[in-house]
Amino acid sequence: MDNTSPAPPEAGPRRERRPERYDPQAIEPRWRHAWAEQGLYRVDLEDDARPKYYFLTMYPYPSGDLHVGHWYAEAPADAAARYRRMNGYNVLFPMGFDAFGLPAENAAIRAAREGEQVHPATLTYERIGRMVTQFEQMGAMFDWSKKVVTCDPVYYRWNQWLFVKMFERGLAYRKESYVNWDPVDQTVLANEQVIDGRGDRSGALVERRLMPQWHFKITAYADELLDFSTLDWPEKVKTMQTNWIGRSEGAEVVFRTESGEPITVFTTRPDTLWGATFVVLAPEHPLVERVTSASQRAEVEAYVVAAAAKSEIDRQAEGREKTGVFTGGHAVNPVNGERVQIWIADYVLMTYGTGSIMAVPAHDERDLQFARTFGLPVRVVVQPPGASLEGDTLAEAYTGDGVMVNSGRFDGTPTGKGEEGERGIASVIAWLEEEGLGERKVTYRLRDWLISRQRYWGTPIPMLYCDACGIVPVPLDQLPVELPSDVAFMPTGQSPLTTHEPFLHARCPACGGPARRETDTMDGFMDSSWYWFRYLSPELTSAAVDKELVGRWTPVDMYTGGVEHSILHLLYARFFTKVLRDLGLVDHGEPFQRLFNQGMILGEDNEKMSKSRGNVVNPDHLVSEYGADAVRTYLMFIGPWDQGGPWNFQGIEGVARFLNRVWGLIVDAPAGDPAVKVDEHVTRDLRRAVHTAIREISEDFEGFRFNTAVAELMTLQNAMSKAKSASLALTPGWEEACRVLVTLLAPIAPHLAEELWQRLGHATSVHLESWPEVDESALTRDEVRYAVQVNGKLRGEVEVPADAQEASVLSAAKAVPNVAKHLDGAELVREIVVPGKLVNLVVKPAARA
RNA sequence: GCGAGGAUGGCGGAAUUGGUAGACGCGCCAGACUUAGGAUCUGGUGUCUUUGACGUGCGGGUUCAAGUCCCGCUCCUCGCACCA
Repeated sequence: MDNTSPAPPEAGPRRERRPERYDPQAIEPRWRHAWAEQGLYRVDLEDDARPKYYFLTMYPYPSGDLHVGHWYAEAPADAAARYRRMNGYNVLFPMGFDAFGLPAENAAIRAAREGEQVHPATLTYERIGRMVTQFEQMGAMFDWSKKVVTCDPVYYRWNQWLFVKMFERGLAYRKESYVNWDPVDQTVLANEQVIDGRGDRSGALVERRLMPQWHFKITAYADELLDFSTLDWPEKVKTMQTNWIGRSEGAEVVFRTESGEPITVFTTRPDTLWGATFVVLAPEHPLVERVTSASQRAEVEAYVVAAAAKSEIDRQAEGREKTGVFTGGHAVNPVNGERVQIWIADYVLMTYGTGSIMAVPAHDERDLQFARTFGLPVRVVVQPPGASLEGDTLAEAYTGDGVMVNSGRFDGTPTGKGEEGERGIASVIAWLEEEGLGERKVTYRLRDWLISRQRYWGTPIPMLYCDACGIVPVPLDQLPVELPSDVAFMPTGQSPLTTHEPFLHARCPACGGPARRETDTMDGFMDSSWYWFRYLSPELTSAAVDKELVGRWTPVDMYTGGVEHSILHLLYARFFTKVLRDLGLVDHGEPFQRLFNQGMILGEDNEKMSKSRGNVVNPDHLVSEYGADAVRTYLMFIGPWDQGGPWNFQGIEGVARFLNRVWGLIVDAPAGDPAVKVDEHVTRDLRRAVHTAIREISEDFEGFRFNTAVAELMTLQNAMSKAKSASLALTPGWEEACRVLVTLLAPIAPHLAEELWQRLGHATSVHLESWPEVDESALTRDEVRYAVQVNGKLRGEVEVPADAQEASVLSAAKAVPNVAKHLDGAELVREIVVPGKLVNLVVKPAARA
């Protein structure tokens, strides 16, 4: 397990001569080995004598090497988990690997180009092996017996099982969606492979292509996903998810073409219907074909083709210049019978609402820009209080509150954001419903989750296509559909599954006839949407989750990870938990009680670490130079955990020195004469320092403030080093101080703490100890120091008995020479005493003679 | 443009409810021990014109007292950004 040159346990005869040095390279591997042998971190999931605590960190993608970022994510989390454990909880702190994904497949393709055969599975397992070794060096309390690896059929089989269950419930369905198509490599690209509209490998302009693909109906849970009321999550994440879901209330209203075909539009402002002076369809809208007049056809078709070639990202990249084409067709505004033009424009998105809008240029900025660009009419239908806007002269759209005008029976109705305004809008909707012109409608920005990936290295979608029976799921007892391994990776990047004949051909379970297998695989987010349930029973083959254990251990108490997963991963995880609940597998709908986002460690150049920038910091050399404990402690010390920041290794020296001093404090013989009587003040000061440290560090751990926890530990070490003497070392107070120091250090620097604990004469592990408790009586003082201010400026300090009355504090304060000087000849107008803290004497300056 | 967070010594960062700004550490300076020191230990270290004054991005305000509260700005980071 340890490949860090395990030095033999020091049995040196030289010990007497020279104080023994702190040698992490000797200590750390030895203890890791011992812990593994004792099974110290093996969690008994059945143990219900203690309350459970499920501490989860986001599992990594097996990139092959642990870098500082992994340490930064895991080391403080480990310390927090260890703290919980010492506080009496049965803590599960598991680790696994998000093992499917593009990089491994791309590596295989790259190798294929060079005529080599590298299988993603081989590569992935090799990398996992390496990372497990590196993780072990961290000295974290991961229980590796619970490890989950998502590319293992024992795991992804249940992805397939869940997929089929969701298909049965109508939550998985197939429909046409756009993909990024690379015309050179003849392959589909993930969004992150498209850079500035071009394929990252071929450099070809990426096209949008419609393909039938599998989707999960996350929108069915949209409203429930907006409810965060039971969660202790950062506001930021909740806001981001809320915006992502993007709930809008409004109405659908039916316009009609001149031939009577309905054009349904969604609007959040049905009160402005009377101001709708034209209608705009998305270029992909099915009605475009039919409303276009002969004379406009050529222009319309050219626009549609141009729009189709552009991705949504491209459309936006071109700025907000409005483009569009008149179709030649007209529609009738249902509320006033007015004949309006029908345009197409790419600022209207087919994927939102109904793919068509009514344009109200007077009250919508985008519509106004469009109207001005193409000379379309602008009519004001909401007048702000005390103003009268004119459509022709309007400089910007008016979106505020006001009173409806030019709106027939609704003239004079107040409208807008306020309570009264909303009543006005509601009355318009009610009228639309009565007249059969429209209805109330809620629309979401959130779209269904496109789960199909035209890729190899993922979970095969367990579906069959039968000529006779159509789409048929693979029967549950035939799962898993295993990914064939005897495949050749083509330099084009195409998934080998599409040409793997034995995989392709199957029997239809319904009619027994020939059927073709689905060759798409699942999005990697599928794996991470429920993996934490699986840590409880990673090898279970009879079910996706162990219901009994899941009932006992989930939801997760604490989840930590980077903000970059605030939206997709966490939203999908919440969605899946609700689906699992509805399938009767779990009894709760929210997966993670508390969420904490640690910051990101940047490179020394203050940029995000990446291989391409060449600024990735590998901590291995620091570990071999200073030890894992020093690296852990340093990462916790550099600043607030949620802040991250640029990496700078300079300061690790200070932390290493600190650990060295702690070592010396416990190990080195004290100086001085043991017969000298210990001053009572020394003992009391020592106890105060010890118990102050317990109090502060406990609070810091609760709030994940590891930086101040380490600082407090340093303060305690300083106090102890100053006080240390041969005679003090014989007292129970010193014994307590050493015991507490080592226990408080245990979650942060587990190896060193363990070594020192043994040297203090304990036979069992420090990691089985309870967290120390504060003795309030040790915190009291006889004397209190007051700051003394005159007119708010510090002029001196004074020590008074802790129980001194205000009057005696004041007189002592006034007696301080420098204070007296500033009071001299001035008129004292006010005296303020903050108990235990400060005195402020307010004077009027002496009238100068 | 909208939303959120932030700005404190040469550097990373500390500062309950407003109550001694700069904890802890890095770096730096001086000293001790040393053949040596990039080891270790001790002391010092916000700035300046140093009996004092000034200092928490800038300008105002409230208060006996403001890093902290209020008003108005600047800059930085992050998220969203034609979502009807």
